[in-house]
Amino acid sequence: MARVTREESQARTRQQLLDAAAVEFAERGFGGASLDRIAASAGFTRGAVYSNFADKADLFVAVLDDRSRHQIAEIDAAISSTSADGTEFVARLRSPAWTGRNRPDLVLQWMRLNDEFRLFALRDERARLALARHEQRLREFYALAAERFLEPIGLGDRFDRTTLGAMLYALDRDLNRQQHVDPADVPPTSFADAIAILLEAAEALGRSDAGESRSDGQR
Amino acid sequence: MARVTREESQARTRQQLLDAAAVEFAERGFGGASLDRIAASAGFTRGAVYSNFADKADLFVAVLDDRSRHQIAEIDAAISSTSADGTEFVARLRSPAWTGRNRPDLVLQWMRLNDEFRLFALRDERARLALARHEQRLREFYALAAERFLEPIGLGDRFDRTTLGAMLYALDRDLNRQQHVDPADVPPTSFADAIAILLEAAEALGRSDAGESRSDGQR
DNA sequence: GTATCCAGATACGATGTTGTATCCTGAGGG
DNA sequence: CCCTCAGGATACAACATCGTATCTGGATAC
Repeated sequence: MARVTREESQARTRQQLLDAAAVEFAERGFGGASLDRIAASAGFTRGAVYSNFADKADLFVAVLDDRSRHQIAEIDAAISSTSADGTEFVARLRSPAWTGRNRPDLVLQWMRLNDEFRLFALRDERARLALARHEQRLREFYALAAERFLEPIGLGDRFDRTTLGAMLYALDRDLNRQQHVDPADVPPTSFADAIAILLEAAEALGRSDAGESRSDGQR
Repeated sequence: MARVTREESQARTRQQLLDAAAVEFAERGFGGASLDRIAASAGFTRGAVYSNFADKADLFVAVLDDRSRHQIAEIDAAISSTSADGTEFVARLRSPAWTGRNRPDLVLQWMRLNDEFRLFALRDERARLALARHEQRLREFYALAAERFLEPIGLGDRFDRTTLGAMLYALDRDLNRQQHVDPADVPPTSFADAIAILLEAAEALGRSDAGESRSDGQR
């Protein structure tokens, strides 16, 4: 066994509790989750929980904090590696790796956890603030992605950043959710389909704007 | 006191339980809700609950069934009274009556209830089917609304109905949700703002298509 | 007017849960 | 090599909840 300092040991305990809690909260919801099961599943007793977190709500917020960090990192990587070519981008969005068909269980777990936290945030002020911060960053990421496509066609600053970010975020999340509720009616590619529609319309708008300014200039 | 038949009496009891349950589920979530409180708040005891519903889950599904009916009726009315003029429509979407600023408590309650049910539906198969049916109808309504605007500009059958419906539904729901989580960053008019953007782009696409077909015809 | 029936009340058993208060054991420091 | 300290284990108290099993009083039928 490797030497472990006290600090390391506690950090590991904490992380194991967070991981176990994520699964439990995702499966049973905040109300249905049991600290006993969480602790046991992580290989500890409830004592470890109360020694690392103030109470159930505190643990829950900590779980989401933890996951948020991971998600932000992932999205950041995804966005920055985004091609600025529309067709190629949409094709990528349709791939199993992106739609999550490769790891459906994890996707579902994360979705449940997220929804659970959103609900919690509608009731708990502290959680609301944490979620607000998280969603601000996400909107910013989506807004950046949008600009990457709008810029080349001359629509770089035509629309409100926040609105664009909020729209794309809403579409990404809720279309995927709808797909999980009704796979028969909503295909896994629906977000990609939506983006394809938006890109097509945006390109038309770009041409239209360009045409107008050209004719203005001729006058 | 008016004469009430046994049947009427039971129906009234059932409805009172449903109303009380809606409030309790919205406030505390499925797991946190107590059948005892629900019954008491409706002026009965748990006996009445178990005599009208099989168990907690059954009551929950019944509540959502009940509310879904109301919501469908409302949306139906709203859509059918929709003006086909874009500017006027967006203006209407920005009005307090539509954004819910008139009755914020009810809006919040319904949102919580909805989210709670969505979560439940991710775990309970019966609830999932009920929600799937409900959302199919909603997508259809939104698709109808979309067509009403796309038809006049020659884009009536350019896009997939279901995708359009899913998109508008996603935007409506999630933008409003984001607004509740972060009122400082997301204004109550965000859905209207999003629609305004979409309409503008759609009109450009309509003109672009028309231009193409005209030049094709000239050749 | 009486017998029947059932919606809702009451009583009960069985757990499961949270949070606190106390104990123990092994790592850090000298 | 011993003392201290705290991370985590144990024990405990106090409830709250669900679901079932049984009862009852007023409405319905005859």
